[in-house]
Amino acid sequence: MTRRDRKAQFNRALIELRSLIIHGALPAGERLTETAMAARLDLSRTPLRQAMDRLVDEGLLERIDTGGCRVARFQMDDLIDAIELRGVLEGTAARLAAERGVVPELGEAMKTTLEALDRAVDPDRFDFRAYVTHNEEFHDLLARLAGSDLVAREVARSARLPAASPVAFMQGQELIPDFRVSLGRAQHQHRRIFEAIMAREGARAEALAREHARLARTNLEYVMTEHPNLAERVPGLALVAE
Amino acid sequence: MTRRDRKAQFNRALIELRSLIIHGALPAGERLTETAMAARLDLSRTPLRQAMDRLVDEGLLERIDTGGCRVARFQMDDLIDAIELRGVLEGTAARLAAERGVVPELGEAMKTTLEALDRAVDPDRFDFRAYVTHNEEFHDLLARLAGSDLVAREVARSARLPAASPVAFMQGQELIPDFRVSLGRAQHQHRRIFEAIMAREGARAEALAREHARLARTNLEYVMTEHPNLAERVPGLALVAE
DNA sequence: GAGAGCCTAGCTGTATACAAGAATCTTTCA
DNA sequence: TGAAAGATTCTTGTATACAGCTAGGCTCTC
Repeated sequence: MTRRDRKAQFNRALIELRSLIIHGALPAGERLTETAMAARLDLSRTPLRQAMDRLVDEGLLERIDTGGCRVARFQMDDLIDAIELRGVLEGTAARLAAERGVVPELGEAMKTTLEALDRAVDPDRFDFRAYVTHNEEFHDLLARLAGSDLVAREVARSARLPAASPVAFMQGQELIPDFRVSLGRAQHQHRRIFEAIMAREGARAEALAREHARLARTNLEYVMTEHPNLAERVPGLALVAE
Repeated sequence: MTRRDRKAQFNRALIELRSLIIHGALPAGERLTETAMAARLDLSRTPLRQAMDRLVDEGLLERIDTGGCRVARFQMDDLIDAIELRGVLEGTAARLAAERGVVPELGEAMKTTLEALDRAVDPDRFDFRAYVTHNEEFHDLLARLAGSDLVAREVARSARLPAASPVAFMQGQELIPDFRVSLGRAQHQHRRIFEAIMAREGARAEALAREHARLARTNLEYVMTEHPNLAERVPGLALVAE
């Protein structure tokens, strides 16, 4: 709380509206009128409108030609593409970090994070909450490792689509078989990615990071074929048509 | 003019403000106040504010902690990163088109465009304006060739930073030595990229598209080292520090 | 009963009013 | 003379008013 709550209404609108969409409270394809939604969230049209603009940019809302918005309707293909793009961009961040060298303090932070993840996936003291926290840390650090603000920003952007984010399937853990084993494999990949970066092996780092993102696709496809009725437990999957 | 001019004020604000920034009429680092700029462009704060939000998203403006915006200050590195990202994303579009197959009508359109580009770079009837038009067409089609709206959108987005766009250095043609020869080489690359895609050679298509984007970097580095004082003739380069 | 046209209600885009915070300048006190 | 505090002005964030366009329904006519 270092700063005052500037744009308090805007932030509230953004968070609440995004949450409504992601959790499926607003049916995909439904038209949203600014006045009605402003009344529902108890704020004026001005900040709500800004929030809607932002959500259009995030891809959760679509503009209607005649004016106004509706909730975006996703196909499986869209999520697969979103995950693919995240893999590509994280791969680029990894490759550039390898080619250009790692910002020292971020490299140290990465070591610490990886050790924390090692502890979290240790079968003797498995700690799911710690894994979630440090996994997010890993992906955040990876995006910034090459020291390029632009790259970091675009990687973060690619993870904004909820189901494409590296943390998307953490909530649906009970749906994934051998979940603990799968986290262990993911952590093994984290280690290899960092190893490749520090060894200046750009191509390897890029390929590994892409493959790592593929985990999300595997989980997505598993949930949608095996537990389609439970899919709405994973944030963002409620939007997927069929 | 199929549709009415909805959001006329917003569009005007966006275009005029972007133009002011790109052409260096607003010094990098200068703070922009909404009221002053609204008065200058002769519209109200509401659409201007939306336009500023958009330009922040495009990276041309930066938010100030205390509220308000200032013109972004670019380093060479930022432009190099932006070009790198465009290459990566166009490469992904090319790879996915190769892997998944090409949407037939877009493939046909691409053939037509490539033939038009062949004619444009033919030394006997060299046509610069035609080249610019069809080059833009090529990049637009490439982004959409895999049939994924998401991929197309993100590729387009990566070209929004003016100096990173595939058309950035067309305006500065007189600065680039052997400009015609260089366009011929670019067209050769266009042909090879499409060839790889149609042959389903994903890795080759990706690598070629990345290398193609590198042309922009070469031009950028050439102009900045050889003609730094003329750099402002290329849209967007006026913003680069030093 | 169906279709077309008109009217009304509502929504969006834009302008503007208003309040609270930030910055700057001035004034006062040590 | 310098520093601190207060006041004034400017700026942003938010609310709201207004006008033009859209859409949907209702009525009238064939």
